[in-house]
Amino acid sequence: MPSLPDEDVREVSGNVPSHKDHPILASLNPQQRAAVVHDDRPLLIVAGAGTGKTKALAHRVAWHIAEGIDPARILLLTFTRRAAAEMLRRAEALVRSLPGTKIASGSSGSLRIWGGTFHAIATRLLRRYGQAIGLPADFTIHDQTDSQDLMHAVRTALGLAKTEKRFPQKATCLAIYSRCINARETLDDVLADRFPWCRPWRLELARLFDAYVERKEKSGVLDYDDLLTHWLALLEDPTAGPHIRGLFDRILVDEYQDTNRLQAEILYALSPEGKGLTVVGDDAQAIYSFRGATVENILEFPHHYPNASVIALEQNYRSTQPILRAANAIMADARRAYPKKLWSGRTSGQKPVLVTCEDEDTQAAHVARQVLEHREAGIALRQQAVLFRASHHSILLEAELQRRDIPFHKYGGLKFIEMAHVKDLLAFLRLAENPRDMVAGLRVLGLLPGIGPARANRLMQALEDQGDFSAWTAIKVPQATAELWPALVALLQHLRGTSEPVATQLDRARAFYQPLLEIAYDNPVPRARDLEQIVQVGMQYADRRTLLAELALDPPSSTQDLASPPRRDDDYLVLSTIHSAKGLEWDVVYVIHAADGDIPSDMATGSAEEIEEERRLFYVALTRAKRWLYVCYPLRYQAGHRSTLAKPSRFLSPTAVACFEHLSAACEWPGAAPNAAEESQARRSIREQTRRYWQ
DNA sequence: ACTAATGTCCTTTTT
DNA sequence: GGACATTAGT
Repeated sequence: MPSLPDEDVREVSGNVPSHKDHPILASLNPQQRAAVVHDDRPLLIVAGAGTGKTKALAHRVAWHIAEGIDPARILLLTFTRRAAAEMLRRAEALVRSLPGTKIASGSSGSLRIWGGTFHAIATRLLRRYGQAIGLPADFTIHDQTDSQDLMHAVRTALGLAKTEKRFPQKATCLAIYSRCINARETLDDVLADRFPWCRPWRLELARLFDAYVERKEKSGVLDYDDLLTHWLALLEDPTAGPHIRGLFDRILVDEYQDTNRLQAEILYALSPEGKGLTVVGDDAQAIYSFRGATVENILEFPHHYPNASVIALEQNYRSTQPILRAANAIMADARRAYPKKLWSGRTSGQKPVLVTCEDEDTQAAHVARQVLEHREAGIALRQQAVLFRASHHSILLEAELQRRDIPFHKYGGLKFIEMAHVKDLLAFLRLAENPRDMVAGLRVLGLLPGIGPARANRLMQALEDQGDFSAWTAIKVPQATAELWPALVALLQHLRGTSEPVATQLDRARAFYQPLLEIAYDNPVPRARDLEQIVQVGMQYADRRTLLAELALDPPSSTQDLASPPRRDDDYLVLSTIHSAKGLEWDVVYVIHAADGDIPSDMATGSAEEIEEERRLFYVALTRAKRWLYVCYPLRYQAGHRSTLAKPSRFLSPTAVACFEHLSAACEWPGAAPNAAEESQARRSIREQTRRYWQ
């Protein structure tokens, strides 16, 4: 008797009665349907780019609820909060559309699903159950910059800052530390594989990390890595562990290819048998190994859970076939663990265009012009996106867009929240929230004239010994500090005890900080405006603790999200790093700076693995496009008064290039655009005339 | 002890 | 070209 593929058997004879006509399943293809109705055994969905992965996941959530699972017992782990919100929105719409379904909903009307990033969920759980493993209730969270600052403080305290040969920088130290934690690798392995130049410092680094961990504990702070390790510790705790495991009937994980070892261990601990566990991912889109992520998690899933099923989604609903062909050509040389043959039903469509630009200015001008052309043709700005490898790649384009009055939002790169003056303001609140938070304290104290690192450290020690800000009322401070000192102590004492709205608290801190800002920076006006924005942002949060945690875990990703009032109907062009474009799609996509050295980045060509990740990054960029795709690179780069020649990305192999139409963009010229032949003729005649002088 | 100034390294992606 | 570390000066 011929055997049928597992999925088919299960669909017919599974524990769910015939549901071909079920409204949740109506719009799904057979593979998606199999994934949605799969029972509570572990499931891996291998979903290629644009194959309706979000749709499948949202439908599966809705399906669970229709099955009678309590939404509050569903855990949905995503890569960004934005992704979680989108997924929940879709699931909720589906559930509401079901006749006779009433949703157990909170006052906000939304499903009470546990949705968010690993880090956000960890925070929620640790706030609620952290005391089981001895975590203080008022812990504060360090973002990457804070963690680096603390690493720096500890490094200085240990005397490692002034060694004969130069000790690794704070950022490097943190990167090594974080790699050990997230990838679960020993210091020796990490040093050997990724930081060979730091190997002579192995012993000092070990000492530094010990002190760093101890300092974090004393300060009552958690860094990003701690959120994960403490979640895992909670699960391994004999009393808390079973309780946490008992909270969830279904666990769904998006973007599984970009999770790291530590996150996989959390899942193992959360669901040892894989009961109710669904993970979705695409090994061809793994682009976060620099953060410790590994595709091994996907590859090992079926081995770790022997009764796991694997379902592949291969029909692409996003892109036209010509775009898909180009993207597939880029990936043709890559090793693929789960071979997928993506195909599209949309066979017609314009060939993607490879645009060779004279220089960077030409590239910016060309993209701006093309964007307007598409808008004229009826494609809104919001349906168009410009993607690039590094944040600074868009600077020239931003200027050009500003000049032409084209509105845009930029995602990725330096965040609003990372700017020095914003961090300053928030440090006041964080210190009030947790007086032991040394990084926040040193930051606040350092703002005052007359206080440098040495005195700030002593003041923090005094504060730690006494436990509250009254430790600072009697202390003697330098002449230069004396004037402001009482006001600072009063401010902190007030903030510490108050329960007034967090926006009011921010405003008090701002009032104190304003004069200091004017002294410290030569452009205080725009910075002061930023601070007012932060006060506005504060209105959206229930309390100080929530504000601080949310801003540390999921800061507003677009500067413009904050800078302009939320007018939903605004039309704007999207500018984004490729990393931040993950999971999104647009009608028109422009990939700029597709020159070798930018894609792949020169910073990431050290090993074959790194280069492969850059290839996948390029693939992710191309597969964001639905209907039009432009890949641009400048021929000349201006470096000082010298210009260097660039080559197109090495990923644009002859086979790949054949999938593109070709276009040369020259300097923009009023009137007729000069074509290549005309121009070379003009230059030939100049050359001939010049030569007469010496012939 | 703190601030200002000069010299040297690194230059990416993000929870 | 900007961050960072060390050095000299107040």
